[in-house]
Amino acid sequence: MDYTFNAIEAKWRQIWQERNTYKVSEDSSKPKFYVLDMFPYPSGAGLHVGHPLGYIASDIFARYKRLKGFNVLHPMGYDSFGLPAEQYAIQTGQHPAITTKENIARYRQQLDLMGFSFDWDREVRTSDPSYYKWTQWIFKQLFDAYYDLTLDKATPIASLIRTFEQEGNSNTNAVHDCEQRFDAAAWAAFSPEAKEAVLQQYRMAYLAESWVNWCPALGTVLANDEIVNGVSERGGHPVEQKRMMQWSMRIKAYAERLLEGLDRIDWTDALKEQQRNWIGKSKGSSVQFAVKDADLQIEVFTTRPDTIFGVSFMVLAPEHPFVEQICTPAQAQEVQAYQQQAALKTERDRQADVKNITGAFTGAYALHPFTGQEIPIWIGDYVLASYGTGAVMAVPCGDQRDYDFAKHFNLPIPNIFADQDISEAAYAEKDAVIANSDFLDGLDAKSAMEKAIAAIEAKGIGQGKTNYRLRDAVFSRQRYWGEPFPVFYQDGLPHLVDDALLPVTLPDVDAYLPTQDGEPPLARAAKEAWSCQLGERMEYNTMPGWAGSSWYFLRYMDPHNQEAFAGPDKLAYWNQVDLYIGGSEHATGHLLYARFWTKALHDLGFIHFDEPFAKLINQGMILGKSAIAYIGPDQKMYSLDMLPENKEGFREVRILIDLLNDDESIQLDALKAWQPQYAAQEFVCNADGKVLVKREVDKMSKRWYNVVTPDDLCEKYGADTLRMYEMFLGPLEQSKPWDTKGITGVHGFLKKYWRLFHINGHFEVEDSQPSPAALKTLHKTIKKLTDDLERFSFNTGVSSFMICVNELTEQKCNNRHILEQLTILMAPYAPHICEEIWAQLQPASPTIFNSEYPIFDPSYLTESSFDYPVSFNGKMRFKATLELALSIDEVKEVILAKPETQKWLEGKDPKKVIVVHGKIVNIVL
RNA sequence: GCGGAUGUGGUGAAAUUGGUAGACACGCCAGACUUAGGAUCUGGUGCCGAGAGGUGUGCGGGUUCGAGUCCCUCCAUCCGCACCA
Repeated sequence: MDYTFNAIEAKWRQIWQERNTYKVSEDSSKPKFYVLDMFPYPSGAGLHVGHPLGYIASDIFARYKRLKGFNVLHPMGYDSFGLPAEQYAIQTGQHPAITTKENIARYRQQLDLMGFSFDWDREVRTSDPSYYKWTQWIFKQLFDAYYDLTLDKATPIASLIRTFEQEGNSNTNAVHDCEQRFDAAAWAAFSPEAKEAVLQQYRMAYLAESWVNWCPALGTVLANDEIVNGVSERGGHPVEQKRMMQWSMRIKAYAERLLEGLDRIDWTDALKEQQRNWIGKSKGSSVQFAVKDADLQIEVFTTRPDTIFGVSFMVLAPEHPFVEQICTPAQAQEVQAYQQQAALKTERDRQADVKNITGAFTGAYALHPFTGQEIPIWIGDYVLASYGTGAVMAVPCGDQRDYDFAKHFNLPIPNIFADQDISEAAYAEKDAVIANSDFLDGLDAKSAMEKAIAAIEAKGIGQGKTNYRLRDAVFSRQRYWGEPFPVFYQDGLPHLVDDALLPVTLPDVDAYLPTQDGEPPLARAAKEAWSCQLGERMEYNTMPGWAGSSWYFLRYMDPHNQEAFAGPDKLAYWNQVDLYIGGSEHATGHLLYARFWTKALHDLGFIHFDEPFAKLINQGMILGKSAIAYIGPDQKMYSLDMLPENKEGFREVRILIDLLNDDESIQLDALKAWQPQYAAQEFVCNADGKVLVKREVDKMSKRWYNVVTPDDLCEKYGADTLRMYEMFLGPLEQSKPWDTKGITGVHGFLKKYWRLFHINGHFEVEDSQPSPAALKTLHKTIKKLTDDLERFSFNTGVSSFMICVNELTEQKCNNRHILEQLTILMAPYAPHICEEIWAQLQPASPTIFNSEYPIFDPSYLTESSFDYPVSFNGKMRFKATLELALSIDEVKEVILAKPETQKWLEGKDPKKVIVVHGKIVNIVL
């Protein structure tokens, strides 16, 4: 009987579905284990071979844990709000919900082919009203909360309001942006507008002005991603920095806890480091510089208050609110021109471009707080409005960017470091003794810092302070395809929609574009299109992509609950995600926001854990291999080996990789049929009459024509082969180019495994006592496999199976016990074939996945001797088989007596002989 | 620019704690079988060399009896950088 993988796989997929093999429910008799994948955005291109990589790994692990006796939660869903469906809607008019539904159907079909053990009853879709009802509900909790620093947690805002009513805000200890101080009487006298304006400065979800990339021509805000070379990717229109009223999330309140929590979770150091850097904690001091001849104080934050006597100028961000006020008439034109120029650059461009130093002098001066010296105030785009206070005190001798700016504009560079040469570059190390600094002279950086902060505080112009690079997260989008806010406006004030009216469903609109006057698309909706219509108007913004993905792992625990985002009993049973697998590109987005929401929900008493993902693994990206063809100045397509030395006038075109033969030559007729511009293409073929292409590694993407889908491979080799092959490619965490060449090796392995059970085409196993050799092979494999799985080394796991099957084949092993155990071991990797074999071995058992995982017995592996590698000066020269019972001294003696040893000693006396028992002998000459 | 990662045969890679570099595969070479198959099986395959042997984990240095692994300098490639998901 042949290994008819297509029939076997289709059969078992159906049986699993009929028998609900992967349905899971709470079961207190078993330990639980929660294995989660980052859910995909269902794009129009379908799944490519890169998507399943992490899913295969998590599926293997989930099945392994199940065999180990755990009650495993392993769900899947879709992050189904997002820009691509909206762009498609803009182009075609098709409602994003339809596009999304179609894409999900395609994804599901492809996921099913791979034989994953997902419990599909628990599927969630972020764009489903029954799901985003609870996203809206969570937003409401955050709107109704503030961060209490005394309790060190998010707290209902009602208690803050009570405090305001009783005593005002002088003694409140909360995270806020409120400059205003008021007592109880003043609070009572505030208008509702004034009260709300104050509360907005405390709420976890609040309205405030933020900097955005505004594209006037498109009437919309753009992501940095959508801006190429300073203009919009779509249409090529200019983009400018603009301040707009936006919803934000007060994630900064959690900066310290987000840092501290990293110590309690099992993530890679690299990922933790990325989050730490993103949060960017730094200690230093705020300092106010008075502006000369103006009643203004410029506040800066510095990590180096010890260098305050090195300040020779100040730089404000071009957008700093003071610029207009302080700019002298003589400089106004230059400053305005510079502001306009800076507004056209994105933040990233501004940070990345250090070669072009630009800036403008405002004509104004600040006064040094200690020397009273006049300090010129400049503006420069290396200072960002959205970071810190949007202003820096420039210490050119101690900071390279300040140094470069000073050199470029010929500003003074006073040296405040004893014995440091700053003629070529700034000295940024903190180990120099401070000089030329009045009361800081002679101090090291640390003492100088303390003394400077004390002096700053004594003067009342600032204070020692911890600063975070982390910014509050902008939470509104001027888009259509996202969650509507549960918010309406009355008298210009935002109000929450009552729980009973949730969800506020997405209204239909006539077009998915902003309105003429730049209002978001939802402003187009007719009143009756809204599921509820309150106040003067509903909120027209929608939530960002990260809203729905910040809590979906909770919904899987109780996906059909109508009364709560998840029931307390379910939340208590499933608890944290034990293993989370997904791409590292989410390191500072999703993974930070999800931690933030989890902590907030924890603080408000809805869940009892405050870190969502106990362990996290980043799978690498599978890259595509693009096919590049060359078209010459004569418009002919040249074979790679027919290109002239001088390729001037040649251009590269990417062609669909499906049009290639195995030898990397183009199927010319297929190319002509592929795209009209190639219909009459002429070619310069090589001696074999072929047109060869160059292969180049790129991100796998539709636009590079290098996408490989799992579908064809499943058809050709089967899902089990594809699953094992993707694991065999290399370490899970590593990025690697996709290459189908090696897949035959894995496919051949499965056939070889199949043959272990089939003699002359018939299924046959024998029931005698297994041989010691077979037991040794089996138990070696059990040990290796278990170790590999526990450290998520799936690639070496596959090779261990290969070694095992090779050995058993060589031993002609056909023993039931051995093969049964091997089949259970392999079932997580290749579920279909193993289930099929299992059905033959144990016809009464409904599924192999209720079996018990084999237990390793070391007694089968005990060895009495060891092949000692004998090396001289660290180079291995020969091997000697010795009894392991020999002591180190005995080994030394036997080895030194060997004739081979004498040969390599060349008559010399060894200086030293090192014996590591059971490992190595090294003789030093 | 800032932050993170990665560099080992022709290719994907292995080497888990500092202890035999290249397991397991792909490819290639030679052969067997044959109803000629994208089937199966056997042997070989880092590089140089006829061989003895030499050499070899991005470059250069260091620590060590011993370094792919630890430390330092440099180079190259990839990912993220706040409204893509």
